Amino acid sequence: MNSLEFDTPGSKLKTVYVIAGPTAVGKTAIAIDLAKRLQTDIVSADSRQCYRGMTIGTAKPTAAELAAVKHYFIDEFPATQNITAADYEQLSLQYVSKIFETHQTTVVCGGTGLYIKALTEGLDEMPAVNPSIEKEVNQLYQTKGLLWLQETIQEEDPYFFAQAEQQNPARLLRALIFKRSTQKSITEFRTGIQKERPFGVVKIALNLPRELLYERINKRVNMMIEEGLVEEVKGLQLFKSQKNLQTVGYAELFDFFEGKYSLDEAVEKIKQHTRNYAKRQLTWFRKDKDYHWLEANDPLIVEKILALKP
RNA sequence: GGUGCGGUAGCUCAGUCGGUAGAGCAAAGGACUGAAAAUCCUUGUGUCGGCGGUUCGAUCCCGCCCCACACCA
Repeated sequence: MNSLEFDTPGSKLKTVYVIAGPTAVGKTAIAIDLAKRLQTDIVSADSRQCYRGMTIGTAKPTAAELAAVKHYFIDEFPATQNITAADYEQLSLQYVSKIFETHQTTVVCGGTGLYIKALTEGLDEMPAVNPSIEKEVNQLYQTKGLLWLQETIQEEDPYFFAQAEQQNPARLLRALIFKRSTQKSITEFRTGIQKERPFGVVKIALNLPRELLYERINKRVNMMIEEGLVEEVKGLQLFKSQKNLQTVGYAELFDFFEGKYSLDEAVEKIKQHTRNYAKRQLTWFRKDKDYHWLEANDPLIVEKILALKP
């Protein structure tokens, strides 16, 4: 890892303002207002907006917004490239480091809680897995199913299995791929130790009354359809099996193209799945007691954010 | 107007040979360390259409009424 020396030891003059919250709550506009006030740049913390071509469905900042404030981690990678939370830790530290060369503050805006955690607290360092083993194990799971996965991981990494979410294929797959790649249990690397960062952090979580938030989600999905989401997704059909395209707004339209349901049904599913996603985001941010909760429609919100200290 | 079939959870419906009811979906809550817009876990919310009758006891049986659908006129 690169060493980051933004300040003299012991002092943390530099500050990262994190603007988080559920999807469609209004993070983008508030982050831009804040960045303008602070005359600084924005680092996105959104696991999907970094991909080119996924634009309407991920509610990226508009061209005008991107022109008004410099954004990092937007449109930076092709949709075929998988960026992980660990990649994000490295990347975001680089962005922040660069911004701090010329600014005292920076704004991080996004709804991907794990990515924000990666930036502000760090993830445990782990050896990389072997891509061919990864591919092989994923294929075995596809053909042999969950029971095979459970039995295999129980045999090859019983310590992990004992404490694992045994019905959760994503976690079991990761552990098995890790074990076969490194000959070690992933549990050995999970220390959960928070890393020191050479900057202060102010975490803000935006929220709205549930009913209002859901109304905004429904309206925004309608708008995405009007703006041409169907065409955008059609253009990505070749990549539909990729992890990056397992995304609300994309998966449902792929199903529509396959005739699984009508466009109207697909749109309803997108709305519903977006609401479900927003709820999961709220659960994540609620658990982290560092967040200051603010109403997204508070007209004095920027002043209130600036009054907060790391 | 007549006949038939229905009216049970937010929705679709099951069920109780009479002892106040349960599935799926939705919803709510939670978890989360290289897929995180992913993935997984937990939870049943109800004048069983209304009013009467029979009964120790009715969502279930009987009568009337209301509503929906289908067919006949």
